[in-house]
Amino acid sequence: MLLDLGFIDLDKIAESGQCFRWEKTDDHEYIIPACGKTLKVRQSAPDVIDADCTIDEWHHGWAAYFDAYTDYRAIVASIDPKDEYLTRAAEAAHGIRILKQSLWEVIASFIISQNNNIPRIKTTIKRMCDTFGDFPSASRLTLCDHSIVRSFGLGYRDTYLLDAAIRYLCDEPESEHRSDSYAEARAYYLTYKGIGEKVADCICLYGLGHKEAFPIDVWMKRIVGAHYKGRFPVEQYKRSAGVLQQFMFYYERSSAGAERDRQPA
DNA sequence: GCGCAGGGGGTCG
DNA sequence: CGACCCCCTGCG
Repeated sequence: MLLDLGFIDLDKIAESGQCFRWEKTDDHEYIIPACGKTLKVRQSAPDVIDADCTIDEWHHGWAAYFDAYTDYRAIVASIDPKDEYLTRAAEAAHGIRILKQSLWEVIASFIISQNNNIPRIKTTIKRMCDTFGDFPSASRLTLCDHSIVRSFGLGYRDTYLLDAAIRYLCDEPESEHRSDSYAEARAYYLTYKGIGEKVADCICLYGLGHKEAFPIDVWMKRIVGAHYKGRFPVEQYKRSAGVLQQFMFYYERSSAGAERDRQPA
């Protein structure tokens, strides 16, 4: 089924560091596991994807996953034209959307991501999913033997993950926090052991869809230091700061990669 | 090819 | 502010 979203680039999303389980099957083609289902999807033209699902399946699941009801062109248009760096970043990152992944998967994935590199994050998550046949639920993890969890190679993060699973289960009736404000949700997740400000913001942004969340990692610290005198004007972009963060993160990393790969003259 | 530093989308004490 | 588990990468 062809879907013209007006703003989508699968390759860039796959490299944007917000999802760790997309499987590239061919040029511009991916198998995407989410919410217990999988979607085969291909970039068929700029801003257009070909999704292997029915219109019903799209509207009742995948549309929300791809954040299809948010106008990303409007977000780009709202960028201060005097901000040259952000303008360039948004142009380079054209097509990146903020995925709405399942809350528990986001919590677990970003706990694993701390002080870690993306290749290892992906392999450890894959080991987990291969063991259980899918991304393990919180209860599944709490019920299995600790040695199983050890075998995923998470290092010291495994106790954080198990603690989070227990907290998530105990608080489950409230833990969706769908109605909470960004500030409330952030404060709640900060009470988890192993979740600091950066991961809490990732959970708010990727798991709960709070677009004002602005996760600051080492890359963003560099960017904000170099281009914003150490402080990004989040208040100016209440409805989109997290999206812009994603644009800048992608832009900085891809240009750094291009720099590295450049052949010496 | 293989061993060996170095460092990684941070967080805790 | 230093330590942190362990894998991945790059270099010898």
